[in-house]
Amino acid sequence: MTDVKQKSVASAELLQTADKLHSAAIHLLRRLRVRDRESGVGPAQLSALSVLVFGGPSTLGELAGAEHVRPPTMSRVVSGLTAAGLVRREATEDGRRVRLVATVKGTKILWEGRKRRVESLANALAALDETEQGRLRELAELLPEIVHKI
Amino acid sequence: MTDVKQKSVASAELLQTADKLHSAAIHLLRRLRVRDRESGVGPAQLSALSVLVFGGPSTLGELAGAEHVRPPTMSRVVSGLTAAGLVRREATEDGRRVRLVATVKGTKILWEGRKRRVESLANALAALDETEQGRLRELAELLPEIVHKI
DNA sequence: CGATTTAGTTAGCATAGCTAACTATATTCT
DNA sequence: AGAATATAGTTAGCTATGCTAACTAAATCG
Repeated sequence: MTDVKQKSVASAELLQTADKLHSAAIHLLRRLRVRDRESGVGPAQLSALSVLVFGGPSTLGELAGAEHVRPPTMSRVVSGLTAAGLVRREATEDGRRVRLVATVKGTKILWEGRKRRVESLANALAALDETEQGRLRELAELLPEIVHKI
Repeated sequence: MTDVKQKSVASAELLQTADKLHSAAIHLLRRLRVRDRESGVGPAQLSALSVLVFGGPSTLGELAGAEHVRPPTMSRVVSGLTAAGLVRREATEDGRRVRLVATVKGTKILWEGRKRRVESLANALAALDETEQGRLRELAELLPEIVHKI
């Protein structure tokens, strides 16, 4: 019988793993932020933009949900993106909703920024041996699922 | 002028892995930030505090280096921490340097905050099967090394 | 048709990044 | 020794991003 207890029953070992993941995530992003700045677009803007580029158009509420931020926060992030000509606001049938669409410029900027950012990480990954690289690929698959469960 | 362009030797596969890691790191932290707020101490403050608690006293410059932020940024983070009574500034032999020490209260707060934050993550991890948990533990070890190499 | 719900914005606050410019102390060099 | 330089931190001021509360406008419900 698989005992499914979800409360605070995490073992010390799991806590330690979680702690390391958390710490690594913080420092990973701090490092990559340096490269992000080169694009002149903030990290929150880039992240939101990537949702639109890879996931297609969406409303502000959906975007806020996808990015786990509140609507007012996303509203301002989008304002920055539209001011920079990276995103376009379009009317929808429902007059309350806005459809947000990445512009050509936005798509281009995102790919460039993403490339720089991710290359830094990929280069670091390249310094690892084959076994480690393989395990890391598994982690990259696993991590989004975990995040989803938090 | 400072063109620090890195060589793009990374394979497409590594780029994809890097991309996923990056995205997962962003969303991981966004989720956990919710719990961080319960402590009334910002994430940057908690992270800096944890360096002092787990790594022992250090100077402001060292702390900024450890956290990958600039001295003025860390100066303000530390101001917040001292104002909250979580960190103490001590004089050193070198009159320019300050020794930063976590107070008892700071240590206590950190452990409580860290517990909440990490438990959320650990609970998500607990939903994975044994094999995945094992792999994740290995990867949690690996990640800090990668971050160090970026 | 009025009341309520829903989507988004605006206003105002706090944290946290950064650079530039400043102070104070140490060190180095003539 | 004293001047010049280097180093450690702080202060000031900008931007970006989080949040809640309060508002507007549109859709829906009774």
